[in-house]
Amino acid sequence: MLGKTYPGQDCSAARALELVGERWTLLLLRDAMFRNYVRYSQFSESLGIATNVLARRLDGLVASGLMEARVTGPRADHREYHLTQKGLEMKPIIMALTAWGDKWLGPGPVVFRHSHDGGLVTLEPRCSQCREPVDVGDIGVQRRAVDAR
Amino acid sequence: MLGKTYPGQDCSAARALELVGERWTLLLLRDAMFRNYVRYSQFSESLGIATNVLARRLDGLVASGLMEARVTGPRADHREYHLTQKGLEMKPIIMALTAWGDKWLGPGPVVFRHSHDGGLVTLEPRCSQCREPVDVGDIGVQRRAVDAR
DNA sequence: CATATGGCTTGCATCACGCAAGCTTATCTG
DNA sequence: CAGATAAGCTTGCGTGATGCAAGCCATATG
Repeated sequence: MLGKTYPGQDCSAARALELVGERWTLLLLRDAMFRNYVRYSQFSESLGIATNVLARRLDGLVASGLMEARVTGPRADHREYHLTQKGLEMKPIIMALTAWGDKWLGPGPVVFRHSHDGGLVTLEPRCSQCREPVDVGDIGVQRRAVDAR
Repeated sequence: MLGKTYPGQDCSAARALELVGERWTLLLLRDAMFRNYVRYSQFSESLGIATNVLARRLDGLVASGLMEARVTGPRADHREYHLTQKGLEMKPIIMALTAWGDKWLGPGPVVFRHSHDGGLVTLEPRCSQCREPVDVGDIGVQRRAVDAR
């Protein structure tokens, strides 16, 4: 969203936050991803967000390609907001927030399930070298290797 | 952080966002987690955040138990801000944001490495039933089973 | 024709943020 | 030991984002 940028930050997380870091935005994505909400009124009721802010957020999500607006009826302003693949892949971010909240603030109302077999889905940091789960204390960063661009 | 709450949201992600959802907060955690920053001046230079806001954010992080303030010298206001375990475990959230940004906005400057063997660390949604990685499209939510509380 | 519904826009008050300035207690320099 | 420098703030002020209430428009409904 323009206006809430992080100038001078060469960082993927910061760039992602420029799109979804504003108040309400991640909760809109949560509702779209896990409750399959698509309409303005659904988001409005769910969040109790001011209507002008809601309109701006939805426009922003469409503008940044996380959602797609589909006109469904005779009125151009009665749209359905559907997640794009780009938006859908924000799921792990919501899941990580949820997992942290469940652990440190108390269990929330929902768990994540695999739609194929109903198994619990968790988000694990895993090493591609040793193929083992990695403790958060053992994760560091390194400059990305320079390759042919 | 008080003031930026999401009243009426019974949701772990929303509760987590009440603590870290304000502007700058997640970038402060990023610097603390991956650059090992501990001092006011380090965060200030890194982010170019307004000083009054920085002071409020650090106080907030201490108040919510994500950081711990240690007095190191003769002056009580020269503190080091160290992540607690509670704060450290926010790592997957930053990692998920980074992974998304790397994929959808272009590769950023860093990759995550396992400190034991230098292997690449990724964050995978994985099913505890079939033990396989799960596609984001196949993850749903279900109300948590009620058990003895 | 009156009312209801969905999806807004507008106006206004309030609050958070950005910026510049200044303050305070060390420590460093000549 | 005077003056400069540095770290870590606080204060004041202007601007922009947000919250709230009201109103509007087109369609659907009775």
